[in-house]
Amino acid sequence: MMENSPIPIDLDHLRRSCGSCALHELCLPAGIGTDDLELLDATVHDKRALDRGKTLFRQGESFHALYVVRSGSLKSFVESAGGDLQVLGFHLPGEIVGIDGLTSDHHMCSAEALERTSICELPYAQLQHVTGAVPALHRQLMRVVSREMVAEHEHMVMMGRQQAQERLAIFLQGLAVRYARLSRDPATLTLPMSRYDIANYLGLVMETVSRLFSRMEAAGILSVNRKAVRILRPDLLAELCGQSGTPYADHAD
Amino acid sequence: MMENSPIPIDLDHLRRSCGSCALHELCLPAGIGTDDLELLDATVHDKRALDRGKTLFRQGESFHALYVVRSGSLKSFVESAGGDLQVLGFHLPGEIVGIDGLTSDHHMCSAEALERTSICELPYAQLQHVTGAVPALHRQLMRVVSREMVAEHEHMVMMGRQQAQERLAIFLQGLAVRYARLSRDPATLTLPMSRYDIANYLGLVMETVSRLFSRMEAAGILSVNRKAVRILRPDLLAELCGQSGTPYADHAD
DNA sequence: CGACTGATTGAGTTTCCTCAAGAACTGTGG
DNA sequence: CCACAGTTCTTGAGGAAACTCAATCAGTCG
Repeated sequence: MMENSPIPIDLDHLRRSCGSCALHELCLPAGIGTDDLELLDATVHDKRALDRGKTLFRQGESFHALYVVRSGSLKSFVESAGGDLQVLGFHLPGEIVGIDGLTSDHHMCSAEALERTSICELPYAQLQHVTGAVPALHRQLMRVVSREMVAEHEHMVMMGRQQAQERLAIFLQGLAVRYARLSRDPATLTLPMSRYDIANYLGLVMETVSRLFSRMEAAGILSVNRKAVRILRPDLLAELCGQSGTPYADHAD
Repeated sequence: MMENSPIPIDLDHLRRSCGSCALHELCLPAGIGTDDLELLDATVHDKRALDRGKTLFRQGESFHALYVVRSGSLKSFVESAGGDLQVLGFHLPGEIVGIDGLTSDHHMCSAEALERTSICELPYAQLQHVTGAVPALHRQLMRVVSREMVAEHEHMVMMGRQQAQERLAIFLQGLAVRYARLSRDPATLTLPMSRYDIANYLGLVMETVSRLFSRMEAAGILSVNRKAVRILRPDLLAELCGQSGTPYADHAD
């Protein structure tokens, strides 16, 4: 797969560098000058690929790095003493995970690959060093952290809905929006997570989610085939969201 | 209230300074040297008191500062187009709010005082200036942000519980833990928020919360009198949490 | 003192959960 | 390539928990 070119290291570096990454504008490099970008590049370790089901970090482990999804997807979750778990989020390319570990130097949740996933690792000690030297990077890091916090707020808004159908509709619509950000077709969703994960994320049981998919398919809103979901009627889906799907739509300037 | 002393400004400053604040160890000053503390002090604007029901900032407003609760309490919430809202959190002294505004330079939620509340305002432009000069402050800011994120994860774990009683138990226990951090009696809770706010926060309706309070009082676990709640049997309360109340109890080293 | 807001309690209904069986897809090995 | 086991998902029937509607009670504030 990886042929030996005359200057293999440079090519390798170039291909993986933050500057050439497709996620450039979503990730930490956004708004950073080329000189400073090299500093950032030096701190990014490439973690290669995680196979489906493999954990990136586990709850309780000591914290030493932040991670950015490069391709594929992750789920993050907490396990309680009783053994039951709560899915906290699904993470698509360009999204950061591991921030929760900063406050106590231990990861407070686990992160697991939902499919074959590649990751950029940002050792925190080094990252701190660079943010100290590059104020723009500090600001961008805070922006990205803030974005994750807003995503969690959206999760709560969804969990707060009484009607199960609203929750699923908001979930699907949110996913479509994130697909669009990644320049994917927002109407053609490939759900990398199981029905169990979706249900847990939404605060429901698997059977309810399954029934809702069937109901929404019968209503002509979706076409559902296991992990392949097509949004046929975005207008009707938006209606099901009960005006709560886009709580942050209005940015009054 | 504020008598004229020979050097009024110094006294005033001393009383309000981060160094003398009781929340010192919970807040941004933690682990900062005295010299750097003066730099931080200079950026902190005192917002004085907000009366009950007054908003600190409103969803959609442009972002320009972070805020720390000094005394009293806040609730943060999002309003959807339909008019219904979701309570995202209750904020006690030492806790930071406003981080969600960083990602788009607009506040993505609103914050309102639940009682007479005093606030420290940290204009973000100035704060950034200081964090650039004081690496320890940058690290501490990230820690505090991370702590807020962990708090949101706890909220989700609670919302994910099916049983309404578990949710309320986890809520009360979490509040007790935060009271303890503030050196208050963790068994004597004074709930500054309404039953409606509690219910909304838990993803329930007011009547259910009210019934649960009554049921837990009948079971001898609590004594409830409006906003005054005493935890009579912490052991039974912990039992109701269903082993999910303290998901982060184990920090395996 | 009376209107008002906030909280409690009751009765009835709906939604979603539980339990259970069956169908469809995945992957492995012959 | 097919058979088979294992997993994941779907669908059904029944019941329980929480919601809705409604009335009452208690504090609060003018």
